[in-house]
Amino acid sequence: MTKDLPHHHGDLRQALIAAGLRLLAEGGPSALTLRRAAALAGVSHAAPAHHFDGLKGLQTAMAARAYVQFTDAMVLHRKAAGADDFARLVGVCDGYLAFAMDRAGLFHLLFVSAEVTRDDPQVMLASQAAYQVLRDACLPFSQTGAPDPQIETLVWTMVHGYALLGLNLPDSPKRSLIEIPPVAVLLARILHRPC
Amino acid sequence: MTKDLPHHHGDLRQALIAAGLRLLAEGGPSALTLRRAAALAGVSHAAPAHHFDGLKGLQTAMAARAYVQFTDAMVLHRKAAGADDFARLVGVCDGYLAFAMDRAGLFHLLFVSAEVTRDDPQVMLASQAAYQVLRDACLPFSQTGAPDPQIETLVWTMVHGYALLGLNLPDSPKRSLIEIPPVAVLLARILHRPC
DNA sequence: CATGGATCTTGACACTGTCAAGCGATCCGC
DNA sequence: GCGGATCGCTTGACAGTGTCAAGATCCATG
Repeated sequence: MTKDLPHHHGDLRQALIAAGLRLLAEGGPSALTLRRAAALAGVSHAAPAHHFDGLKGLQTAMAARAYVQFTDAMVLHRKAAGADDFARLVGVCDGYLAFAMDRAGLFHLLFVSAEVTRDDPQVMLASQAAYQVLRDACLPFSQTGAPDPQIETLVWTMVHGYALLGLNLPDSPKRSLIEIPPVAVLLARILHRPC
Repeated sequence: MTKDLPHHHGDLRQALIAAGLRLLAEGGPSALTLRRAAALAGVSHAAPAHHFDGLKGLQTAMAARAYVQFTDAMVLHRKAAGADDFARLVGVCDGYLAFAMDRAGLFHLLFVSAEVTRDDPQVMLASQAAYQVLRDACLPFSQTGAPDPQIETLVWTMVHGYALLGLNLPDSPKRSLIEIPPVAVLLARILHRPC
């Protein structure tokens, strides 16, 4: 009459994060629920409370993990872009936009959801690492050699707005309003480059 | 034994929208609830279903109304900015950012919330009117005299990203990462102006 | 072996959106 | 004038949700 499952799950915290990420990926933000995550991890509905501070805590932990995937996406696209400085920056931005499009649920978690404690130490660390990729890609375009806040902020806000307005989506409704230039063209203009 | 209130509310739809806007302004997105809006309008919890397609419908109607306030904010700041073309564009962007900061709940509704049907005819109309203010302010900077999609998209994405990253907030946590330039400086750079 | 703490379950509560059924008032055709 | 028909709203119910309290179970430590 012994249960198959031991009472201890072993690593329930990680299992819940994984379950949450899966729910988010498969069903969007509204599918992510504490009770569903618990069920998917094979545990009772109140178990998560012992590992996270409510749903907000779970999503915060998920965000910290998602940030490294976000960073990876930017690095990956940068590597595929070659050695030229401008091509590398375009690659980083492409990674930014590809992540926003392909993993919209995670992107929503990182930058949109109000259910994330953004001053969480883990989240701050992971987000700064992501931001550093973008900063590094901007550095070659500084006149002084030192990091240029203007360029960084301009590139950052532009690509972020681009993603959140959905301009990277192939079927963006904005296309009826305006011919949307690719992000590389906008970058060239920011950096005073001949296009 | 007659009730004070007539059975017909008169204009329940508008009353519910007003109640929703009030809830959103006072308690943030999580305070906006169909049942609470109904209670605030003095009707039963199921009454809204006869006027809106669920909570999503109410928020969509609220968004349509909020867009005109958004447009007003941009126009107001533009008027206060004087006659110079560049000052007018900065004014429009300041209005954009002021709205995002002062009425964060409405801004969230317009651009963030997944609970808004963005291809709703009313919403599309109102949003295009808002966008037109920004387009018009960009027009003087086109080389050709015709609207320039590059400039428009660049300004739009930049100011939008600026708002959503919270860089307009006086206590933005991003300030620990970077010295954040004011939006006017970024605009000057986009438009190839001497700052 | 006993004790205690960590881990998880069970059960309950208030709240949410949504649906079905019914009541009341207004309106339209006759 | 008047009898359905229809619209507006209420009542009641249901499945979900997050969260809390109390208890059961397992593991480590004395």
